Amino acid sequence: MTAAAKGWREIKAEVARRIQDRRWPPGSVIPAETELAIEFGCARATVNRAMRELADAGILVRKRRAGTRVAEHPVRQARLDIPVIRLEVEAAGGRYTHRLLLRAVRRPPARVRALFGGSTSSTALRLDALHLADDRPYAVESRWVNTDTVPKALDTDFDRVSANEWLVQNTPFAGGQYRVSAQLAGVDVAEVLGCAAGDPVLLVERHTLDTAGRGITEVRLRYAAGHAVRGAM
Amino acid sequence: MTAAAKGWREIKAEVARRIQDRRWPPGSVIPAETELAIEFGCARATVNRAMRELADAGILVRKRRAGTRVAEHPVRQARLDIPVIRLEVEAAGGRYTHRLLLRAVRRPPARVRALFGGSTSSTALRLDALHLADDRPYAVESRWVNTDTVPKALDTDFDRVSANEWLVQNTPFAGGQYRVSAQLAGVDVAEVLGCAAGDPVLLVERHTLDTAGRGITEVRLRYAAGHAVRGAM
DNA sequence: CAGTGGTCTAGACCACCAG
DNA sequence: TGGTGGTCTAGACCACTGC
Repeated sequence: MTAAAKGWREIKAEVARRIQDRRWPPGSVIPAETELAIEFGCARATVNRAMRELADAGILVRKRRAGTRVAEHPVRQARLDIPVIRLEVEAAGGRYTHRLLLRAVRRPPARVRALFGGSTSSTALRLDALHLADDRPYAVESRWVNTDTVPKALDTDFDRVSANEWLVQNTPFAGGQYRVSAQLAGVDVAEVLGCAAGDPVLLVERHTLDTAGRGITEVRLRYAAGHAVRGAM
Repeated sequence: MTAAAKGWREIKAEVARRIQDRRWPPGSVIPAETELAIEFGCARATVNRAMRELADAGILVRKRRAGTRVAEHPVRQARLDIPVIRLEVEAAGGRYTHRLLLRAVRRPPARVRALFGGSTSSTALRLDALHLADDRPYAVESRWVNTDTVPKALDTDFDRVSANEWLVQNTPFAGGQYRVSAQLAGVDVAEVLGCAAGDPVLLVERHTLDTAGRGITEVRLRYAAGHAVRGAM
């Protein structure tokens, strides 16, 4: 009694079902693509598509020659959208504005120098900005921009376009990392954010790299209490 | 002078390059798959694979008949791994233990009832636990489990296996959402977490749904200051 | 309606690597 | 070294939807 599956979605669902009900327990090797193609009565490419999706989701582990195994510890992956702050505010029905608080060319701290690499210049562009929703503080941005990888940034008027938005549209997409943590508002941050010192603040740290692995920018965003980073799984 | 691209990775990179250098600016329609297949000298399926990847990454927007456009606002997406807490601790070189603080079958609050649906039973399983790394508090977990969708949970000994780990391995994977925010530690949380009241706490709220869209569990995890949620882009 | 992307097929070659 | 997954091909049919 072979299951009749038509598309890769159905095959994916069927395989997921067999994993979930322990017919294919964690760590076990499941049949090869050619076998499954016969069982499901479809082409191997169709099976491949389904299996690749499950592998991308962390449910399967695939290796040439060794075959496909059910992951021992299915890592649940979540997706997080990192929108331009303007769109984030407008999506919530707010009116977005921003103010450039600081623009300077300086020698960045060691942490940022390490990220940007031992580049030719030892300075970088420092930009601080306040993002507002309906004229109320929404987030404080502290940013370093690598002027070696993004020289155009030196000629850009970040009073008009926020660095956040400009960089998203003008730098080559590549890798990066981010980090979300909780902090207490210091006196300076509290003043800018319009909250009290000692209030909780959500700190989002992020850096991006170009295709060559060189740093593009490093940014710290501080959101007043109440703000949350959301994602879907 | 057509670009010679061999595999889908190269085609993806070439298309990304044309978007980045504005030859294909945001909002513009790019050539159809058949055209690109001719230009790159490959099969349409190969182009399709490359374009699908870029669309998944949010860089392209594809519609039948309407063609493929460069996204106006390239939404940067990040990937976040949500590991079992035990593995998270052990990966950091710590020794993991956990303590069940509360196990009860109760009527959950309205928020949770709405998530679990107007199920047959109006009660659910409430589990509170403390996760420790090297015998020091690591995170406090407050969880509701839907006993309609996961009846086996009632017979499970969560002293031995953490609910976190058991659910990952015993419930069908499906959708869900999460939310990360900053809070102040209340007196009760501070006591359990071993920090001071008024310290910042990272709050991770998460709920998961089964394939039918019914709630499986809702959990709130509170981490002491210093902890961060990390992800890669 | 016609052109686009979405998917499937049957076959092929290759890279990799466990046995 | 043989079997596995990774990828590509040339062709086909279909679903959707803007014109």
